[in-house]
Amino acid sequence: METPTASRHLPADARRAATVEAFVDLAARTNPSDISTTAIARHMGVTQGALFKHFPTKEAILEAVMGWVAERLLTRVDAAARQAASPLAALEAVFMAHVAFVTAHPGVPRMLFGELQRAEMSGPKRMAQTLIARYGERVRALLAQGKAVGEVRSGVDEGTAALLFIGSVQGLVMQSLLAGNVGQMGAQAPGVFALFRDALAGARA
Amino acid sequence: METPTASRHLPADARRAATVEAFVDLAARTNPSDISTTAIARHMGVTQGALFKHFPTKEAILEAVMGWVAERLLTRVDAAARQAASPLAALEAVFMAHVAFVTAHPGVPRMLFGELQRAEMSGPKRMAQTLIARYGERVRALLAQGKAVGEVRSGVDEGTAALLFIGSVQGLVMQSLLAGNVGQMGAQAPGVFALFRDALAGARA
DNA sequence: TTCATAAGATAGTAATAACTTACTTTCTTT
DNA sequence: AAAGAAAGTAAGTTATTACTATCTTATGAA
Repeated sequence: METPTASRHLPADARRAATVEAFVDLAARTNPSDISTTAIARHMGVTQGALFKHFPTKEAILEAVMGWVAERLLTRVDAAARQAASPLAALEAVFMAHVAFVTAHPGVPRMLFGELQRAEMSGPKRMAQTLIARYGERVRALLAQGKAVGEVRSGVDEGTAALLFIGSVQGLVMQSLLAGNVGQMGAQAPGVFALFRDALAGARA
Repeated sequence: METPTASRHLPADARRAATVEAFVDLAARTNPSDISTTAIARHMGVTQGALFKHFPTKEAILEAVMGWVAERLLTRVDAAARQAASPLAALEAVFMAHVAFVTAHPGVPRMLFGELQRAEMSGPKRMAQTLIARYGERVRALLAQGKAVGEVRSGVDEGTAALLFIGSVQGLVMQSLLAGNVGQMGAQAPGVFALFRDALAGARA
């Protein structure tokens, strides 16, 4: 039987996973670009130098974190979409799943945004780009299905609507940063999505 | 007549202004939290130590930058709103003015977002908060006027719509970061606003 | 023209960053 | 039980950070 309490010595895989979780944890409270390797190590009860037994560089840690985020977020979003009855219902489920993910891990959007605005093309930045690109593809596909079914009027451009979709999550994040209260996102999300849905079905040819 | 070329010695006011502009300039290409005082000084052709003749601390520089942003953005936005014929036209003018401002100074939203996600309550963070709060107030006021005039249906919640309004700008910014092309924001903006407007006038009671 | 002062240069400081080296402890396997 | 590998520690390295102390030069008014 495996002891659930983390022993001092961990196998490399477990240590790498713990490192990623420590970073995501810290990012919920701190500006991700201000998180030092010392802070990561201290948060997981290990010496700073120990990290470099498992990662060649700090950037490699960030890459692992981005991989963790991409896998978990896309998995949840796909699961939410699968269970929905119609394209529009799928969009709503994706929206709520996205918001729930961000509520559980408030550091994630900060990380993504921070990496995107980086000037030089780093490994983590590339991973952030492909994550958002893949996410956008899924949203656009659902919008196209919605048009085919008649839930979304044909005049709507999928790229523009996907931009508004992602932007509305960004708006929720910004609002929660302003209020200093992550929990309110869940309460505001349904209203925001309802307004977004009105844009898809609304007036104008 | 004033020489437009910056001489080696500048009066304190001009040097402070030049410092702010240098920071905004650098922020267009670099993650703002990675901008060092050395980088600022080098970009304006002056020694690093010289900055501290005019600012007591680096945080004071950031505060000055935030002040610069708040004044310029709100001024432009108010001017745009004043010239419009109707509340909805004012909202569109504000949207376009905002996008134009961000296009001219791409580092600004990165700065705002970066300050907001800072954990401790610093001077610059407080200024970012009040800037966005004041901006949101203006948008909500225009939405209320739109409802009074009948341009916006009464079922729309102003807070939710303002969130979507600001979020849509965030979405444009994120999209331009993805593409690495700031200029495309201006091209995409009208379509995004049109979709937002459809939500205000659209279906559903 | 002189001269006080504001502005800048030079060359520091201590603190902290990421990363490394040399050594020690724990685990696994035979 | 012993040995080798894996994981971790402690104490360094160099580079960079924000900030400062001292000295020099340009500017503007008397």
